[in-house]
Amino acid sequence: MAQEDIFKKLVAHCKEYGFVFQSSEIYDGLGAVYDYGQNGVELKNNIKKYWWDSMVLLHENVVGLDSAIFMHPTIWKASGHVDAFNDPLIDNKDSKKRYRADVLIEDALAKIEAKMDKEVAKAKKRFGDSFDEAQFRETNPRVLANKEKWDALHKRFSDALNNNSLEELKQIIIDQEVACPVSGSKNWTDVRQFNLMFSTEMGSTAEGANTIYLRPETAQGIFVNYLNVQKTGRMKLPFGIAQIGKAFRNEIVARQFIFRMREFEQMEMQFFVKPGTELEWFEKWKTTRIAWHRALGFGDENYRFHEHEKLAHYANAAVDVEYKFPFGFKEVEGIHSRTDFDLSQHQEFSGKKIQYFDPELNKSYVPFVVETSIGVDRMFLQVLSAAYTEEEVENNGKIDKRVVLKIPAPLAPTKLTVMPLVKKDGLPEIARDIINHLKFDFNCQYDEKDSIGKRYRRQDAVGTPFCVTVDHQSAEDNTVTIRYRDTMKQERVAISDLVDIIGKQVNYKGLFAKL
RNA sequence: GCGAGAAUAGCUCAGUUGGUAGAGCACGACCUUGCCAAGGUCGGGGUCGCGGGUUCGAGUCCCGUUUCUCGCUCCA
Repeated sequence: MAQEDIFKKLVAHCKEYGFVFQSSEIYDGLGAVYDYGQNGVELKNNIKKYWWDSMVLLHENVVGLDSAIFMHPTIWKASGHVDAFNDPLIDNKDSKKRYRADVLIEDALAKIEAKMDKEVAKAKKRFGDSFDEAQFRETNPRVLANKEKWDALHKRFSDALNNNSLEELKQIIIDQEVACPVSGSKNWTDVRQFNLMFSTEMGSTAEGANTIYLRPETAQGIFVNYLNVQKTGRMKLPFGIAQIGKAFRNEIVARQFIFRMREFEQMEMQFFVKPGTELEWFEKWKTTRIAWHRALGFGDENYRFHEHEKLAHYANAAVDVEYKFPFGFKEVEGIHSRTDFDLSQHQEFSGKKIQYFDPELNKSYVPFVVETSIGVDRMFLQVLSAAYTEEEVENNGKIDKRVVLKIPAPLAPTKLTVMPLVKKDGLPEIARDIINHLKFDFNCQYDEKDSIGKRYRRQDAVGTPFCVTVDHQSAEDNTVTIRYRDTMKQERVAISDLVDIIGKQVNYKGLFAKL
């Protein structure tokens, strides 16, 4: 079966079995916003716990934080998001290609520069060693003509940007006769601004209201609390701050189900280190994080690192952890060496000294930061993509099909479903009794409807790793059969042993042992 | 945002040249069976995505719109 078909089925499965619903569905939905259903929320919480514990419990120098979604607006100026998230875009009507209007104009400027350079190069060749480039540039009429053009265009461009005039940007593109590299046509749409940050107003009166942004990443909440945590926690470098929280981006195109949403959740850890040691830590966290993914047992070959060639303005090394989704290898997690960019920016914009006094060196400096940032929703989709299995099952010579979510037991929404073989002869009461004893340890369900085989299949479809069946023998000797999801094998065990048998499998320790 | 396609019950879908909305599965009750789904009886559930238009009459034709899918684009 084609991988795309698998993905379609997975999306349908998510809805049918209460994992993911479209937001506001009865009102025709809200684009690229999704809700997690009764099974989805359990899986999501378990994924978050796996991450949180692996960071905060397993590392004594990593502590948690829960910062607010609303933050001082200047934070987003300092972080660069106000500028970076306000791109003027323009479409070519013939090729349907979209470009950043400012980039097109910068290209036009670069072309003029190239013309000047060409003149210079020609002259240099002609005059050899005696050539005075600076003088040539100041006197050559052809260079000067281009220089004039360049200056005029550059001024126009800067003015347009400063005045935030989208009409002027378009006019420049028309006047410069910029052609689409693909179609060669000059048939352009209007320039439109896409602000990728959501905003709202804080303050009750219109005059006193401030524009507040919904955070587009959780990282800044950590950076602005660096001093608080470092001082009150008496933290010594190197140390990390971990946070799980919602972030919001007004994506132009949000696609592929929960892979790219407008409201999403991040699990981020910012690790503060001594300058110069950041690349060492970058490598260490790469190793730690890939091990965390691989511990789930979905196959090492389905993960890979993707090194960034073009680095963001704040980074000096960056890598993605990619997983082989049904629609190809896609980013699940990013690991970035963010240098001292963020803390330095906040130091500058806030006017507060954000530094660490290093007792060994007997001096203060702005720490460097290595970030690990993973999307909860992407991780959720990754787990389901890996777990979704269609199997052919042979039973008494008959070939049957089953859909099973092979979710690792610690992450499974329901750990155990207890079912009476028949709903009479006191079997339901025994089943209820078992649940009452186990429900404080595991997420349990009860099911007595339909044939036993049908009930097993229903549990397979939501990834329940264990089914316990109460039969007539149970009433006599306090044993039950336990049925395993992946192998479909059954064993007869004492009711009193259930807590140990299941407990061993669903405990996160099993995963942590592989880290 | 552009282009193409789609939207009918919880799910998968049928619905003739326009004439009062169907099936299977699922769901609920009862009966039967009892260790790997699809036995019986009865029952609940749809203003056919939404809004206009054409028509005596629209699930069906036309326009708009929303959402989804695919491609382009974007992804600090």
